[in-house]
Amino acid sequence: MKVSATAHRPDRSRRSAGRGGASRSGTHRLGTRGRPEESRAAILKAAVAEFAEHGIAGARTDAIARAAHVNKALLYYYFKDKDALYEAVLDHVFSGLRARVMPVLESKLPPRRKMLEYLGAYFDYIAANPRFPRVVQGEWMRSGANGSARMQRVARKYFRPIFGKLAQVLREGIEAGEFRPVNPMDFVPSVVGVIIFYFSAAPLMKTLMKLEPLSEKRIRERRAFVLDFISAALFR
Amino acid sequence: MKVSATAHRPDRSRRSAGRGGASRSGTHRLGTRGRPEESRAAILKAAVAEFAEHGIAGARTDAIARAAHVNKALLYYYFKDKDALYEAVLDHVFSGLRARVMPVLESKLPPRRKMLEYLGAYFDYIAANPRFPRVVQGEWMRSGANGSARMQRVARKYFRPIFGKLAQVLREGIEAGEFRPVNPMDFVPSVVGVIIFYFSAAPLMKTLMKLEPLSEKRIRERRAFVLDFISAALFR
DNA sequence: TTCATATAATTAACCAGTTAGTTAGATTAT
DNA sequence: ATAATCTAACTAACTGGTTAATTATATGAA
Repeated sequence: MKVSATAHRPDRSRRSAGRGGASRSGTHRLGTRGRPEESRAAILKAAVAEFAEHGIAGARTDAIARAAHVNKALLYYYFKDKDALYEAVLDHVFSGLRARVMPVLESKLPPRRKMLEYLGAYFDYIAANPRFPRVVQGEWMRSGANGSARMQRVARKYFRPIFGKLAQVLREGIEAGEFRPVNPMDFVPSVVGVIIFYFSAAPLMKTLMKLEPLSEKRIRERRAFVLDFISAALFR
Repeated sequence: MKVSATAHRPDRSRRSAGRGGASRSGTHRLGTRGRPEESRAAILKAAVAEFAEHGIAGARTDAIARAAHVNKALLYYYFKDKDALYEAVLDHVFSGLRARVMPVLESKLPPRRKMLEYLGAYFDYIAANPRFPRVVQGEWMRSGANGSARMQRVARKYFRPIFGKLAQVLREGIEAGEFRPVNPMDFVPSVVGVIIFYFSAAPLMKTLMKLEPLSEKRIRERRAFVLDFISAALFR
């Protein structure tokens, strides 16, 4: 065993990184059949759905391949193993969040405005991708061994910078007397909880209430509530 | 095959349910070796830990048996299958919560006091059992097929009554002008999110901050924050 | 008191189905 | 041709669940 050649190629994203004189013409993709980037994207998308629905252990690689209309071996061509695929999903989810949220936090808005913009941006990102919380929820709690390592990487890469900026906004707002004094270590996870939890619990709520919790109208109401709720809790 | 007798006995808890004229004397347990109730309890406890750590699909029945110092077959003697064991865990968790929280909601306290008592009781229950959120989180999102059925039962049995009482408190408080007007469908899940999320995220926070998020001191601070945060958001 | 019997509690060993991951080859654009 | 892209079929390992036997306890008839 362990003789194999098909070693996984980690860096799939580069397109025409002219390595060694081979490619010269302006054509931008070599030796390709079908649409490889699309295959990869389809796999990732299917993985998001599958991981969201069943969690990491419950997710079936066969199901992902089937949903992506792709042979299972292709998963292992693009991703080292199931774990790496899950990490790719995490990166996808959180890089999207960061892209949406960091510009706001780095803007020159006054604290109060900035906080509201942040909350809105965060909410909108999740509302546009209601599956994302479910992909993550199942994993950021496990402290044991490997799970921890995986999430720690994500945490350091995405959470830390966001948390840092957010703590700074809080400091400024408190100093300016606009915010009530709060510990970021308490405030930040509370906000995340308020925003995320509603979407995690939506399937369940649907069975209890008569209202569809993810209808457009409801989501608008929910957005207004969240902003108001946190405003009332934070602003003086 | 299928000749066997050892069919799973669902109702383990009854002790001296004198069935048919056979037993008459007051003796309460027959043909018993070891401490069966203890075995069952050990299994349940181990299951809580295992399900919390790995989720339902990731949990290993072998690991549960090992942790409970019990042969694996004994799991299936006390519980029909892995799924039934998980349901038993859910019942354990939520019946504990209900026991802790319903008396408060059924008391005669004025709305404001009652809400604060409720929040405190809820928080304390979770703080005393920080694993519980993790046991549940992984499951109440999956709407697909079986997962839904399982959680719907729990939802109807435990959530609905609590939600109902809570909605009533809100109505009264709002009517009395003590509370700001909020939709229970928004307020309730927000509160749950704020309380629960901190504990779910604790393992991760531990790796980011230097502070131990579950230290006694920190938990006291957190409790105060949660009550204050929600008070500020709800009370006029 | 004692011994046969029923029954509850427990276990070692096993099995069948599932699943992550592999392999050897096919297909296609250049 | 050749490297990139893709696939059907396979396998090694794992895991939920079963089985048949075993041990301990209580019961009650002799």
